[in-house]
Amino acid sequence: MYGKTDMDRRIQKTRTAIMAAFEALLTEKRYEQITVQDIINRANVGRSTFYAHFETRDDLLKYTCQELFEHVFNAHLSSEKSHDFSGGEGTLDMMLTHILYHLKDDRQRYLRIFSCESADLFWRYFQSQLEVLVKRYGAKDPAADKKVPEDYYMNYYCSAYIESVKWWFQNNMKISPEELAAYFARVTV
Amino acid sequence: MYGKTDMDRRIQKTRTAIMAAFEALLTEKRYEQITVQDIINRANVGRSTFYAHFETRDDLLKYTCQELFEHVFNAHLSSEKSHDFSGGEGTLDMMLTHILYHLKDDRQRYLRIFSCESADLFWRYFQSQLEVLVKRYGAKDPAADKKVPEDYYMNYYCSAYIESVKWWFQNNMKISPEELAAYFARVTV
DNA sequence: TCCTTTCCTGAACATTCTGTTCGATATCTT
DNA sequence: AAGATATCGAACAGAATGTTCAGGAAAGGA
Repeated sequence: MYGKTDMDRRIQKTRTAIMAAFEALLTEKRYEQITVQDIINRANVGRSTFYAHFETRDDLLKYTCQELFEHVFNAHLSSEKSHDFSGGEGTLDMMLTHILYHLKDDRQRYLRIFSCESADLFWRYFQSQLEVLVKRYGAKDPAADKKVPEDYYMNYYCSAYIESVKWWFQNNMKISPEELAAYFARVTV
Repeated sequence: MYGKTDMDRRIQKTRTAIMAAFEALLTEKRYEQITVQDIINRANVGRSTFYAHFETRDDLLKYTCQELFEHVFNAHLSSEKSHDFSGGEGTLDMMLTHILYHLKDDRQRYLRIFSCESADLFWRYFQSQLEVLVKRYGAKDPAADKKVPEDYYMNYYCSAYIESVKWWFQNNMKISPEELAAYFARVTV
């Protein structure tokens, strides 16, 4: 018997090639008009090979998103040293800023998907992850202060954050993560 | 010579049939997997007829959105009598609430598109229209108070409104337009 | 190194959808 | 009624999908 099948270098190579080709194509056209043919041409991979790895094109998008999110949302948990924050760790604000730094560092990659016209799958992922984060590290109960339902507030808060990120990307990240975080804090207080 | 070609009853009939079929199909599956074949089957219309009216499927979506928006955003301008507001007319809050009433009245139609997975075209239309409205009737300068850029605030404000509407629809519009407007006002103050 | 397992290849295939064309037919306006 | 116009329906080329299979390549274990 073999060890983990996933460790086979051929599989790694193929998957990497396909995903890289996919990301590259996303910089050129929108998701809907990227065909499997395009992908396998770019990746230099056989047709049947593609379907051996991904069920459909949507499947590929899903995995790509998941992989991106592991980067974004795992970084804030591990004790990253790349960006210093004066405090120790733990407040929601700091984590959100941390995420912004992460996005900025890996700017090229995220831009490709973020600016993809039909990336709602991506944004929905983002929001669900964000809600988990806010639930875990968020302040006690801002919804009660404002006298609105819990889930309304949660949706509002996370949406506002995501829209801020979109705005940031659309403006080519001209301002710093701290500035954006400050904007966000001012309007959501 | 004829009068306006658009007045031909056959044209009206065909366009109506196609659009109705399209909206009906949107209740059953998401936009991406609706084919022209589906549409012309449902509409009982020849293939060439479809392409005589719409360039592509995207074109059809565009027109459908436009038609919906005429309903939403023209209603607030004309002096509607269907819903009374204590005041006269003119404040932004009232108009937004007015829009909510409109959405609720024509609930079925909007639900179909709103809950369509890939309706970003629709939402982008909505947001751009909303921004026009806010620019025209909005308060003096909330952005300055909060010390954030004008366009950041505009994007934030309209996005928050739209996300509220989405939330409302997802919750089957259980609360009244006034309540939703109140929620929105409380979080965006 | 050899051997077995696993993966990739490349071509072929049946389906489906697209967007266009055209003559025949139905329906409109005047 | 007559001429103008829209629809029908069938056919077509082109492209994409998702599947299959045999042969070759490359990985890992012994």
